[in-house]
Amino acid sequence: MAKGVNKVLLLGNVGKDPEVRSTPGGTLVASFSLATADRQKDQQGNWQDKTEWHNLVAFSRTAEIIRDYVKKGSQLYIEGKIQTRSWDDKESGQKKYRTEILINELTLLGKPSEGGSSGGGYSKSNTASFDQRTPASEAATTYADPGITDDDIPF
Amino acid sequence: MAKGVNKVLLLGNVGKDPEVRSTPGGTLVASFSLATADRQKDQQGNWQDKTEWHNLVAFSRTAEIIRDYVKKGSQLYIEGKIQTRSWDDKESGQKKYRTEILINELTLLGKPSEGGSSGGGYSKSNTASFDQRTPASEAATTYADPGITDDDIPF
Amino acid sequence: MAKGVNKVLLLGNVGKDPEVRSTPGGTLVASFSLATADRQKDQQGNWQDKTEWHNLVAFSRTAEIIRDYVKKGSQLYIEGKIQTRSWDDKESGQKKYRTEILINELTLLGKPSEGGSSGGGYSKSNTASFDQRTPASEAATTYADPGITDDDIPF
Amino acid sequence: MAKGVNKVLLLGNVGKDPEVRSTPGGTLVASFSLATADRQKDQQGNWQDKTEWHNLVAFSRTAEIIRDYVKKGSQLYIEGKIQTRSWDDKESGQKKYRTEILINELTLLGKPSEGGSSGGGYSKSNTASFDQRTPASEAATTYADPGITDDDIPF
DNA sequence: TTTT
DNA sequence: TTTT
Repeated sequence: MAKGVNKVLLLGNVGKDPEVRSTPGGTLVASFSLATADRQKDQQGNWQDKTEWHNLVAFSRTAEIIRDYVKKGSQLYIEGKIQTRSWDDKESGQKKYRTEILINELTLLGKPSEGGSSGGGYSKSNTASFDQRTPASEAATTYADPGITDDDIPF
Repeated sequence: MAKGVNKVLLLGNVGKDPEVRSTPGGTLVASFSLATADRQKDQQGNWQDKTEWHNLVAFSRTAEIIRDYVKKGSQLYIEGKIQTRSWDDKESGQKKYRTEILINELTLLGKPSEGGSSGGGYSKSNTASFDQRTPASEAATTYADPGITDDDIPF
Repeated sequence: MAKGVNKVLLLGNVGKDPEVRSTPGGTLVASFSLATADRQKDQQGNWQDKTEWHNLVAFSRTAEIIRDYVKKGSQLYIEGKIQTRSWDDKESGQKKYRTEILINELTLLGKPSEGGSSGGGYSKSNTASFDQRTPASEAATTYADPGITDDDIPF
Repeated sequence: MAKGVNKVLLLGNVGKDPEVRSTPGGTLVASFSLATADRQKDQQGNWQDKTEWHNLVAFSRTAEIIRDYVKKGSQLYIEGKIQTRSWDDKESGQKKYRTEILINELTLLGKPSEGGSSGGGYSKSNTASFDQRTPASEAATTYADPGITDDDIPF
């Protein structure tokens, strides 16, 4: 019986091809950023698109599915939980935080079509409005995030 | 019509009395931390309690309800969305990030009983007193978070 | 402040073109059935696809969006609440029940491509595995559901 | 990987003590009704409380928890999925439907205090006694629901 | 920093 | 049928 609830539901597009690696202990880990688009009114009352970037991470079987089926531009629905890791930045001595969504369930909704491919698939224009300026995963580098270790794997 | 989904559901306990203030533009803002408890197996296979802390923020009418009814220890169910704000840290010159849950809906579930009170149950007077001891958003100060300005208010 | 939670999240495909009409009071109403696909193990331990049909209903602005953009085969994500209406069946004198999902939010994910269309869009095969045996909205007829009146509109 | 999404989140109060039984195949089944309270505006624009009743069902380990801890009046948060079972009514020959929420996760939030108890609060003994007065699934009988058989168990 |  |  759960003691609390910590649930996240996201539907959006993948910013870059996922990074997939193994922990020293042999657990597969996939991580990527996901953009969720939102419309909201600005201070002048006009509708504005706003993109929120999320850091996602998955382990084991889910990481395999991501490795095999998810790529830049993929449209995904995911359920997961919020986790914030913290560490001491060696350079500045400051405490750093990184909030991630640990994926529990994943539904693949669409992928952008191959380069010049004609036939079926999803038209490229689906993903055209998808800007790529500063993907959230960039932040990891900036941060000197020590990365995920086996201690971070919650099972 | 929404273009994506960015939804968070949390059920847990409030860590400290909420901080409530107004933006220069006059919008009421409430912020506090919420702990969600989870049971998970550790590497030895034993069940461990794990607490995840979340930074929550609410505006206007929801902020009023929080000011009037929510305090340290309150058990809440909330729905909201994830937002990550970023700014340049003046001291280190580094880019800093703070992930928050913007509350859309709130259900008040219970409050802990008064200090030494015997009978137990939920004392109504708990919600009348509104003390401001150590605001949950203290952490923000620690990393020189410039705080919420009118530009951060998404409506 | 909400007193309880009654929330439904569905992602699936529309069974038939939506029915759109107005109440005597002039409120636009859209209704349609949505199939959600699930994989689960049967008693022999084999993975089986199972389709669950849901009765969906929307009013006013959301009904307009449905009228204009949703059709048979559309892939949708919706959020809503569960409502069960009941009435006395005139023929049998029995009490009848009909459970519906009242849509609050809707995200359009994809539509099947036009008849023989070649170019972009979504390949027809996406929707081929989508069986149509007994769409849930059929049930309304069987039931002698008296239909939605202005009294059923919750606002 | 899920192919669709069918998720329900409810927070409310249990209407009657749960009915707990075993299928012929030996699987434990618990069923009960849950009331979710909602405030909404009526046609005169006044806020009205409205209660929605849901039929809930759980199997195996979750059914055990319900048997041991849930009773009339308990406040619960649950996650589950919508399922509609149908059968032919022997008397009228009509097709009957019953929509239920299959519980995946359950969080126990509170129980009402003992009858004439003074102190208030949640008495531990509340959960020890397990009376079976008027099972919530009585309604099923009324409409000749054949009940759950091993074929209805989705695993 | 909460709660059981 | 619950609860506040």
